[in-house]
Amino acid sequence: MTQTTDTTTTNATDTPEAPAPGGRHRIERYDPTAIEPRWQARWAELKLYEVDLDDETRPPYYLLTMYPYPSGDLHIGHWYIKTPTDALARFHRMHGKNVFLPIGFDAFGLPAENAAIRNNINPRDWTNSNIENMRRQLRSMGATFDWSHEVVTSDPAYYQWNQWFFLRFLEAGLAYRAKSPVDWCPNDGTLAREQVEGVDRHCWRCGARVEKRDLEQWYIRVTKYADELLDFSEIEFPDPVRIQQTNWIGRSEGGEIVFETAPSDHHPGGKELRVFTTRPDTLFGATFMVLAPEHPLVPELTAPARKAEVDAYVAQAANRTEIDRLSTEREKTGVAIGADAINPVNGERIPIFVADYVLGGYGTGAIMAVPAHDERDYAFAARFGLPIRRVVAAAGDEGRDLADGAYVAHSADERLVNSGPYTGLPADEGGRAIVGELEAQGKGKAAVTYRLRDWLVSRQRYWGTPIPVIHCPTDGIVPVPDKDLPVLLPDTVNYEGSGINPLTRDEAFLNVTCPKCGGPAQRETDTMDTFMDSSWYWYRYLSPRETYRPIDPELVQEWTPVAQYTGGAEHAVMHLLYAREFTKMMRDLGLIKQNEPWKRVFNQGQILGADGERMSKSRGNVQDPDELVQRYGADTVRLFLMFMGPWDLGGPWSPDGIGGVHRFLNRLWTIALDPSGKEPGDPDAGRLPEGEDEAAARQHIRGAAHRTLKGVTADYEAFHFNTMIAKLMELANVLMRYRGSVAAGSAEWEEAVRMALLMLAPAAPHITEELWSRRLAATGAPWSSIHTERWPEVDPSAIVEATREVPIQVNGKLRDKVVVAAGASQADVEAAALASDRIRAILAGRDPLKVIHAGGGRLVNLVVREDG
RNA sequence: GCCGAAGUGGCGGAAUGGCAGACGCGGCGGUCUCAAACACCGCUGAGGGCAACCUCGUGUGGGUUCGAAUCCCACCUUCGGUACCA
Repeated sequence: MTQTTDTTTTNATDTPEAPAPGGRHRIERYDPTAIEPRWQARWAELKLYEVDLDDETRPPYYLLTMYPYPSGDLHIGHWYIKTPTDALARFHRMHGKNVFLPIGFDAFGLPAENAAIRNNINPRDWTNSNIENMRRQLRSMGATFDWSHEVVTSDPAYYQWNQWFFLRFLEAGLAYRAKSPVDWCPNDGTLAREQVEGVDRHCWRCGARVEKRDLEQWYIRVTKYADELLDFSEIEFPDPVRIQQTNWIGRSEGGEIVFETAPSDHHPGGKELRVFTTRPDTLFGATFMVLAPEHPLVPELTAPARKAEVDAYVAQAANRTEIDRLSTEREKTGVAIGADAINPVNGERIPIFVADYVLGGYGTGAIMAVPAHDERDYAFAARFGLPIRRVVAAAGDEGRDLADGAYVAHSADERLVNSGPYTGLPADEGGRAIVGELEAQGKGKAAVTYRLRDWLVSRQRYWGTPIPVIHCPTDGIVPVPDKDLPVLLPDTVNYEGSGINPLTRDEAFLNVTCPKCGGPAQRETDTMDTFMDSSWYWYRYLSPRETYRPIDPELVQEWTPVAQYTGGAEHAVMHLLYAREFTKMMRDLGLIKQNEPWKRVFNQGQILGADGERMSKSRGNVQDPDELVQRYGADTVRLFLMFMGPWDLGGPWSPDGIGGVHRFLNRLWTIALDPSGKEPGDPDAGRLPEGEDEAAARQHIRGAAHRTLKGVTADYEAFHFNTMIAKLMELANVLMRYRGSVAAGSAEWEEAVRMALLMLAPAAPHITEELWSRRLAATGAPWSSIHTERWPEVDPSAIVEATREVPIQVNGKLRDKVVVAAGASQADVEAAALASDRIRAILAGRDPLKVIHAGGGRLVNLVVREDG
């Protein structure tokens, strides 16, 4: 591999110099600014981190970090995200794996456009200059990204394949067009949720009142994969991600039941109203029905006398957010439409309402309301004085009234009451019987509903992948032929000071000839959701420059599913779900064989500004890594970010404590280059700890090194970087204790220093490379990079100890500790405990009722009374 | 609101059923120095006690257990997501 005998870049120092005044050795100081750029240049020159994807001598290991959005708010958070992933890449390389750690940029999206509108610049220029700066900063970390496989999504070489995939989905019936409401500003067009401000819902830019507007938009049929997406057997997710995705998909089993409208003055009746319910067993308790304001039958069924009020309510509901509508805290609202429905099981007439707590997009957009057994229905019934009829009760609970709320509990002994012929049946069985009977009459069936909705991929924006279809007055929607791809995003863009998609005004882009009939036609002006870009980029990393196909199936087969994906917890649902679904669609198109994109996912936390808010330039809470790197060096910054706390936690940024990490590296420097030096500040300097001879000291050092190795290895594997560094600090403290003593410089000492450097190499690559090089040079050995070394192995015999300390509790409270031989039996430990003066005093002559030996001899608890 | 997560010294955190506070910051004291800085050594949860030690203590209130920061129930606060931020 990358071995050379060249030693010109390092100096063989470490020759003892004359003691400085005060008896201190004068060794060259640790100066990261001198070391780091030199090694970075050297690694780049050796192409140490460019992967050979076809290397079959080592097992492949694909390590993927979520590609960054080039926001322009370049901050310490990016380092926080990337540093541990880089350390893992180095760790796995030291275990003999062929590691692929690519990087790229998620370059399309709203912020570029916001900046463009505000500052009247081109989103492409804004994005590209941010990418330039970010590349430089990411390189200054000393990270081992393989830049030769970089992907930038706003490059036509990438986004043309978004278009290609879209056309395949269209052919396969996986993409379709339907109406969908958007937040609409008369001046700025479609608004994202973050662009709608205040309780009065006004536009972020012009302040105009935001309304809802229905637009024809493109969808991907995610719901087709709902059940498969609920199967996590081939993907290792953190539990919270799996749970959130499961809840997001929200599979509900129940029944679809057909009500009919009752005849009335304004309406002949007999119109079918389908409802979905998870509780068909409560059908006899339905005392009214609720339609979503969007329900298509609302206008038709509304009585003329009620029309004005219903229309007003529907208009008002359209401008409410879903979060607001579903809030269980807000008082329920709704209006009667002046028509009734007929309950199919008992022929009862029940009134129909519209209310915004029922959503048009879920189930059938209509519900049967059972106030006795649903809290939302109960709240509505209570507000409007509607009857509440109990139809399910636990044994012995039938008589209890429901004055204080709905009865929704589920217990095994529930039975139906007030339910005609079904009365007395267990609730579950009754529900199935009711659905079965209705199904026989053609008035219902068992049904499954999902909360998950199809993926709306249309964006009324400029800075994204153009959707490759053409609207022809003759032929309707015509896909752009493959040979005409990519549909290029025009480079000239004129926002005219408004957020309305400039593509809609770009005549050159807009006007085309129909590929089918040759007549005049117009391009689609919607662009794609950037989640489309981010749903397959790791496949493209493997062959980023291929011009004739999106992916290289052989490399994809060899390298994916990705071994480890790391990224922010904020992506737990949407990105991680859409990307899984995209892989399944690619599979069904025959492009790949994988069922899941990644084997394992880890979510790291997010670094916030010192104020606890997300870091952004506009908030002025951004910490720039450059100034810290200048002051302390990249290794200190890397280490500090890993040491701050658990990686999955994140939290507000504070540089407090970075000095401690820097001091640790200084101590490591001292230990590695000046083992025999003595600190005048230490009264015990150069002396062994009391009661230890040289042999014991050397054994102590060796034991510490191997115990550290065992813990550090486990910590890397478990992503516990903070405790990994703490353990290395402890080892450095042990070595510092022996510095200047007879044990310093012994074989055990040298082994411990060597191991410490290897263990720290993934996290602090520059200083370890420098010290490694100097030690090689000092022994006259040829240079080779520490980063091509193998990870050391634990010698179990080094860790064995002759005695162990056992804490002794009385009634669960720590009272004493006894030292016993390592192999002592439970009886021996118990005898030692009972022999302790302190324990005897506390027991005061009482015999323990019970003696608990916990954790394989780790602790003893003497119980002298049961109430402890 | 709903879904998910977190809450431990002055601060970041460690310990995920068994010694609460590893490691680090800050603080206090010391060594070195003409002096300062650096570096190094020691102490540092709260209360009580001359001391040995004792009591209390992991957001709040309950519970399970020989034993709870850790498990269960209820609540409070903060953070992430909530389908056009990425």
